[in-house]
Amino acid sequence: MLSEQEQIRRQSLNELIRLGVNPYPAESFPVTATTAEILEQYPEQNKFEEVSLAGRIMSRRIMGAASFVELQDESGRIQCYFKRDEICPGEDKTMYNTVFKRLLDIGDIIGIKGYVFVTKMGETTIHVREFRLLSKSLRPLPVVKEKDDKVYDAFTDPDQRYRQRYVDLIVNPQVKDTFIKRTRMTNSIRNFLNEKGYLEVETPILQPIYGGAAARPFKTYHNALDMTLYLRIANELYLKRLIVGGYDGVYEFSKDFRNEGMDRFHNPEFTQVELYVAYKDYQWMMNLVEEMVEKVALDLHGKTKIKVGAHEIDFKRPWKRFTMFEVIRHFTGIDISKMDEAQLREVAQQLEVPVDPTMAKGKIIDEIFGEKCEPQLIQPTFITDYPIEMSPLAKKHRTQDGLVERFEAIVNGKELCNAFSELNDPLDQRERFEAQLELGRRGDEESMVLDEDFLRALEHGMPPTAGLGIGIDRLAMIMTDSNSIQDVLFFPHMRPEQKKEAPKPEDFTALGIPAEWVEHVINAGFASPDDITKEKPTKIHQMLNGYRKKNKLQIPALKLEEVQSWFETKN
RNA sequence: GAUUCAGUAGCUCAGCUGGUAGAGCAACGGCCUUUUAAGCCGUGGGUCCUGGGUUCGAAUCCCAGCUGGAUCACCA
Repeated sequence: MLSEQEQIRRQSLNELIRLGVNPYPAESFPVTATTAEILEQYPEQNKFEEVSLAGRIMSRRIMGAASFVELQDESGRIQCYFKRDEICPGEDKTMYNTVFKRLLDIGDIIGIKGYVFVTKMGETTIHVREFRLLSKSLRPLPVVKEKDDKVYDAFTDPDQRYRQRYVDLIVNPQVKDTFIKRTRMTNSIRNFLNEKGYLEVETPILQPIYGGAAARPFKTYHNALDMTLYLRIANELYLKRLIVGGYDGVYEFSKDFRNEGMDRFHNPEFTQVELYVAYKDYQWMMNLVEEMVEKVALDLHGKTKIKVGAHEIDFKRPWKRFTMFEVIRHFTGIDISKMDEAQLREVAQQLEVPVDPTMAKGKIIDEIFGEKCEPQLIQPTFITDYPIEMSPLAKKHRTQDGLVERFEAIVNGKELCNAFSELNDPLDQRERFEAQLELGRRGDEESMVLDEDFLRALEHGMPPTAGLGIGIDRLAMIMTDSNSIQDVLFFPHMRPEQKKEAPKPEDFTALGIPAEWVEHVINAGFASPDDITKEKPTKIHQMLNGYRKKNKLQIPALKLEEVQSWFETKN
């Protein structure tokens, strides 16, 4: 059932057609200026004496024979002035009185031609000489009003904003801005990496063995090959194969998929940039990260200090650097650098950090860090030299036993990137995989699987390489001061809407529809008996037999009399 | 997955200890030729998320479910 306003708009649509106005014309409409250009450049340059632009009607103030309309295009909004005798110079005032005043609505997309002037109240406005309907809108838009920077009746319901992002983008200009910033951010990173001479590549999303990170995957199935495939949780092992192949710098903006919980920092699919550079180490990579993120801040904001929530974060180089042991000592006063697993368990207990028996030494350290240190690191900080157990793809530390050459950058209490001097010793790598398999046997569902082909690649020899993964969504949240990952993803994952209740087969059999047909009637798109009886019997007869033929159903075709009997059962 | 809060007109929200559902904007009909959260007069619009229960009577109380938010757990 359509709402009253939707019904009225459909009536208006029919009325327009009756008046010879095509509500969805095919021809292109010439656009010679954007609202932003006009607002910026008028009246300094005397050049908007003949403009043609298009956009969506966002508000209307009708005053009899004259009206003001706010028109919104991609760049912003501008006020337009419609005057009856100008729109309709002759006797026939239909175009203004009927088409414009009665049949157009907020949300309709129109094209206008006219000239720019300034009203008595000082607002730059387009004096419209003619207009053309370009697309009729059949649904009412939320009407958001604004005065003195105060917003009234803002469209805020998160459920609707995320499910109907198009509406969100239409009525909430800041949202559009956020996503423009996100794209500028990825452009900035891409330019930076391209200027360094690294090659942007694409690697498989469907992987027979998921690897490169510790996470649970999404599983899917390939029919032709009759095999299980996984959506990638990372692309690390593929990019390293390319380093083996002889590219010295490769990167990929990678949509990765992890089958885990969702919250304001996690979406099942998310974006990372991974970068691998041959003949470099993690110290070198730290410098690159600083340089790159500082540049991103400058490109987006023109400065390195950025407001994020209640904090001001400064990305100016150099960032603070701590080793994992240093930072734990700094925040807890405890030096864990010489401790074994049992001692670490004791420390965890003492610090009230929850640990469980499946956790090995590295995981316990990670828990202590995550609980006691990470949330306190607001300004960009590098944490280096992680325990070997939790970094099966990183190279052993050049001087410290039991550690690897790895760093993470922490910003605003969250991990922003993860990087290491990559492990290129194939024998060591095999042992690390085997240690992971052992963790898996202990019950760790996120332990890594052994990838023989990756080991084969390493056995051919991979140059010493520095590798990096940066969470693009996280960086976008920081750079746009967004509180939730949903605010930097156009279409965050949501549970499906279920407006209609599932069709009940009994309802159809009650109508007299043969049992063997009911399933197909439902599949053909009829959700309730009413969906059938509101049509003509002849049409239903044709549709269902057409469906039978198309799907080669092994059941007898319907006779028209049979279909007609359903309608009589109804009455 | 757990806890908790919310779901009422197209949108934003009121609706107290149970007693026939309200406002602003939007819509519809008038008036209004430089208004701007335009204004003035009038009108219509509801599965009160869904399903049960208690009750003479439920938007309101109870139970279950659905969807979303926040927090927690897993994780980036």
